[in-house]
Amino acid sequence: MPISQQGEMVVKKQTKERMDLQANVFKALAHFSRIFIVNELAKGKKCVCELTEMIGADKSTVSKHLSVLKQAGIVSDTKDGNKVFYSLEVKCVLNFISCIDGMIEANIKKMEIYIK
Amino acid sequence: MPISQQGEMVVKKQTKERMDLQANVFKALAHFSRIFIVNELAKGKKCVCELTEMIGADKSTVSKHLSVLKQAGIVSDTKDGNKVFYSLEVKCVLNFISCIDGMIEANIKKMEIYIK
DNA sequence: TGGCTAATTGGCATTATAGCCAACAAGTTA
DNA sequence: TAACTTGTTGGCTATAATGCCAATTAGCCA
Repeated sequence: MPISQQGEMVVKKQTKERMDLQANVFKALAHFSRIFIVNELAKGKKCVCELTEMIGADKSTVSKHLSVLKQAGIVSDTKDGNKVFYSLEVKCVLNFISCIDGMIEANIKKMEIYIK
Repeated sequence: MPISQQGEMVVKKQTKERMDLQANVFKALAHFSRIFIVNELAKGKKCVCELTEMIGADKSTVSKHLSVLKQAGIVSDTKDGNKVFYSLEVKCVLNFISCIDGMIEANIKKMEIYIK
């Protein structure tokens, strides 16, 4: 995409395509509701109705969030009766969340010191 | 935790605020250029001009990408002469990228089988 | 069958993001 | 000093994401 008139991009096309796919995974997780869903599914599979009640948004909204996560390959779904259950597929998301949570915690402490 | 009449969220305010901060970190990484930058900074600190040449976008664009990463706490910057050097602060990003890259690889292989 | 629950999809308005250029600030060099 | 390099910020347009409602599909049960 970023090919300017002056200087053409030095990044290989293959590299860019792969990083675009990686960016899509980050994008899929870049929302409160979807991080919440990942945390809930880490405890076990849940249907859309359960997640909808917890999040408190319209069920169409939650369904779309789940669709984003599924598209990215982070969750999978199975039908059971008239319910659809979602499961967490990529567990390493949890490791990363706990890592950045540690960073956030450290930054908050740093802020507190700065205020004092 | 009970649900209120107009479908108010059942998630604790504290939980939501923390997950919003986590989402901001994901959002900061949800772009090709910023993932590229993280990969480059993993090799060592680089100035804006170097990254700009590699990416091939306007320097203002790259500067803004770096600003997003800095705001999220993923990189830091130091001035040296009239150059500004950026460094990677949160190394666990690299672990997560390699994890999702494995997932992408697996999905590509799955696709190939599906086509056959 | 009809009525109910569960979930998805389309449409639409609102908001956020991306990237360019222009302007500016700060450091360097002649 | 002026000219140049480096980087940031503001303004602008184009594109993407969000979340609601409405309509639809699918399964369940009386």
